Amino acid sequence: MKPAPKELRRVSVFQEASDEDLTLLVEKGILRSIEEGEFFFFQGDPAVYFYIMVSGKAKLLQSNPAGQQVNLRTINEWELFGALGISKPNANYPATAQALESSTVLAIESKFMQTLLETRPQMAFGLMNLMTSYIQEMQARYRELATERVEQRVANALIRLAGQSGTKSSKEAGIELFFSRQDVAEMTGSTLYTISRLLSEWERQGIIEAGRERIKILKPHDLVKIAGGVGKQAL
Amino acid sequence: MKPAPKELRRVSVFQEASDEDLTLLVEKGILRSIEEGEFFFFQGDPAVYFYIMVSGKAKLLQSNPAGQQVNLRTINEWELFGALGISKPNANYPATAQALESSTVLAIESKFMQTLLETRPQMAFGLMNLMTSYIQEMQARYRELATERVEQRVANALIRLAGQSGTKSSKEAGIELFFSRQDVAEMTGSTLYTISRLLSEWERQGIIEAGRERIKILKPHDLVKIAGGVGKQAL
DNA sequence: CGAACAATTGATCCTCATCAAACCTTGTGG
DNA sequence: CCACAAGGTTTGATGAGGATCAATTGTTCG
Repeated sequence: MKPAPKELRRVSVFQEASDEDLTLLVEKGILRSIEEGEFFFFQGDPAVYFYIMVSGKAKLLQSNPAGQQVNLRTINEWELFGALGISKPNANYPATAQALESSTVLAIESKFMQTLLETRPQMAFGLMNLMTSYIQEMQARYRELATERVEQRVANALIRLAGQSGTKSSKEAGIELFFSRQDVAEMTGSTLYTISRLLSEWERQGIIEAGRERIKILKPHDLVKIAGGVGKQAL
Repeated sequence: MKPAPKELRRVSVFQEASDEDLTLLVEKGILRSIEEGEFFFFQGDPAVYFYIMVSGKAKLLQSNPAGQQVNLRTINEWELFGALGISKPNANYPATAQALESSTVLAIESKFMQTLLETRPQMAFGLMNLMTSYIQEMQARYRELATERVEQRVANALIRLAGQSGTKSSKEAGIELFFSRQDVAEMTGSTLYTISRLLSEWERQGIIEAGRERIKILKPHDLVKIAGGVGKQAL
């Protein structure tokens, strides 16, 4: 079922769009449903469409020739992805998008969006804002990877995830994340073994509660301290 | 001396701008000259201006609380930098910009650029293109850092630099780069010691010629092979 | 010529990746 | 409803890739 046009306002880029534009976008869009584990597009495919996540979750990943992959970003509901083709007519997706759970997306032709943008500066600014924040996040993660230890990077990743997609179990303070050790490893440039050891240690310290494909943050503040470099030294 | 308006066409974003717009930009812009080693702006400063490099070179870097820094990007002549504030009114620079040699820039208020962009979709697309390519480069470097060995990352960095700022000594094939071991270390997330050892080894193999703050690539093809992972294994 | 700074090189150590094997958890089919 | 299969997780042992430290040697420039 296609989303109601007004629903698109939940997408940051379309926050201030007119009702007519939103209707146009929904009409032009194609609804696609994808099962868990399936792919929206692969790295290198021509970027004909961009996507709006209507329901579900996905991850953007990039792999090197040897097949090792890194997780660039998680896409939550009402987030936009695959949008790099909007400004460049014949671009290719620089990453692969895979569904983390069964998902529904609205696929819209990049070309169509481009014509819209020509007369909607507000939307263009929204898109630039999105790109800007993405650049900033990538820069920060790049620096982390270059200068910080695994411990700190994982702490940072969890904090970031908690902010983006965390489900607050309102009762007992504690933010629950649904990722496997392997997922976290791909997000932090590490291995599932190291992540496993680290999470076990943190569980022993009562900072988190770990389960199968599940991490519950009990003491966010302690994570912040670890992220800041208060690891081994301060003990 | 302010550049002639038409000169600005050398900046990718302004390639297709009208003469009037270029004149306006130059008039609005402030010329700033900065000595080698000095700073254009620091990470965290309010992003009031964006800059066009008129002559000289600079680097964008980010440092962590401990003071370790990573090199995000080198800015060559007629490149634009500090532009993240254009779409967001009250943004702060996410990185520090330092002159690599005595440089002259044209500083233009982000706010002014924003009003211009509202009625210049072509310019907006140009800016998005720039952001897009930057995102792609950061993603690629991030993956490299996460999955590749120092050897491969350094090879990649040199290839990239050769493409961006290489001076071809037309006579004898050989692309000359002017960076210290420390610079390369900051670009690849390594240390000057490791880079020194690596470059010495490559010089022994005749792939490069190394000097003080100078690297001359003699056999680019061999670098490409190393970048592709043909290092220890294939010998 | 000497000071300042870049580069080299050796020795050492530490963080993590890797490999192997066992252990849980979850879902499925008999 | 139990048993088994599949996939996630844990844990130990080992080793490699680089970081770090220290001392020396080049190089450049005032």
